[in-house]
Amino acid sequence: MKLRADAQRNLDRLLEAAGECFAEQGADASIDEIARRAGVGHGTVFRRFATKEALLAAILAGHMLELANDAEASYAEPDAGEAFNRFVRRVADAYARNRALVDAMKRCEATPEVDALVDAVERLLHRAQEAGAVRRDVTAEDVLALIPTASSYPDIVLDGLRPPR
Amino acid sequence: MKLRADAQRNLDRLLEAAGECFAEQGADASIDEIARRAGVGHGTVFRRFATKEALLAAILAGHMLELANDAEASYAEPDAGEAFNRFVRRVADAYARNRALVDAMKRCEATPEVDALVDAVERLLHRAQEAGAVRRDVTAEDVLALIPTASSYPDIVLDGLRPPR
DNA sequence: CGCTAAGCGGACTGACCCGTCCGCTTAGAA
DNA sequence: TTCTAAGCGGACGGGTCAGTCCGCTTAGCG
Repeated sequence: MKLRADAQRNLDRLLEAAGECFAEQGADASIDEIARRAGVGHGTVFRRFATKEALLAAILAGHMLELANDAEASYAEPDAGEAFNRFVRRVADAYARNRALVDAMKRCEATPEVDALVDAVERLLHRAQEAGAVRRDVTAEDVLALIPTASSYPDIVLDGLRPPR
Repeated sequence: MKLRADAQRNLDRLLEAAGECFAEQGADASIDEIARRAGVGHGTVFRRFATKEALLAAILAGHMLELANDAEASYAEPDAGEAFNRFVRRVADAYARNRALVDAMKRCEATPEVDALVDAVERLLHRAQEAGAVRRDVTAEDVLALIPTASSYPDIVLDGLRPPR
C-alpha cells in the first residue's frame, strides 16, 4: 500500500536518522533520540516499526546487502588473494564508521541478507584458499567475526589469515 | 578500620557475587542482581562502594593485578617468543571467561593496576621483539587490545603478530 | 471545497536501575 | 547482661527507555 506523501517523507527522514544514530551509538541508540533527530514524535516510529528491534533489523539489512554487493564486486579482481584482502579492508572501513555493524556481528542472526553476505564471502574466501593465499582452517563466519578487529589492526589480521609458514 | 564480623562476611560475599555477575554479564550487570546473589539488600552495596563504578573498579583492579603477575611469571620462561605467546594465550583464556575484562579493555582507564599490567606486558613484548619473534610495529596497548580477539582466534592473532615475511 | 481516514505526536504506563535515607537489628565491648 | 554504635535492607526518589493510546491535524480524493 502506498503511503501518504507526508508519511513517506517522515519515513525517509526516520530511516536516515536511525541509520546515523545506530552508526554513532550502536544498537543502544534510543528511539527518542532517533525520533528527535528525524523531527517526528516517537509514537510515529512505532507506527512504522512494531519494535525497536524491527527498526534496527531494517537498517542492518540495508548494510548487509551493501556489503554483499561489495563482496560480489571484489570477485571481479582476478588475483584471488588480492581480491580477498581488499574486500576485508573495505568492510573493516565500513565497520570503523558504524558501531551498529559491530553490534550486529555479535548477535549474528540468520536473516536472508546475512546469508547472502556469508555466501558472497564464502566464494571469495574459497577462491583465495584454493590459490594458497588464505589459511584453510577458517570459515566465512570466522572472517566476518574478525572484521571488527581488522578495522583497528588490518595488517595483523590479514597476516594472521595467511597460511601458516 | 576493622569491620564487624557480619559486615566482613557480607563484604566477602558481595565481592564474590560482583565478580561472578560482572564476569557473566559485563559491566552492565545490575547492582540489584549482585546484591540478590550476595544475599544482601542493595543498600548494603552502596555503604561499601559509593557507586557502581567504584565496585566495578575494585573487581577489575584485582583481575589486572592477577594478569600482571601472570606476565611477570611468564618472563621466567627463557624462550622470548614462547613466553610471549604463552602469556597471550593465558590472558585470552581469562578474557573468554570474563566479559567484564573485555568491557574494561574498551574504557582503558589508567589505574595503577592497569599501568602495572602494561609495564609487565611491555617487558615481555620488548624481549620477544628483540628476539625477532614479534613484529616491531605493535605496542603493549595494541597487544592488550587484541586479547579479546585472541580468545576466539588465538592462532590467527599470534601469527599476525609475528614479523611479516 | 468538504469530508474522512490516514497520520501525527505527546502524555502515559510500566519496567529497570542507580543512589539515598531512615527506622530496625545486632555484634560485641564493657 | 546491658548498651550503643555499626550495620542492615527495603522503601523511596529521580531518571531513562520501550511501547501504547487517543484526541487533534491534514492530505488528497471526489
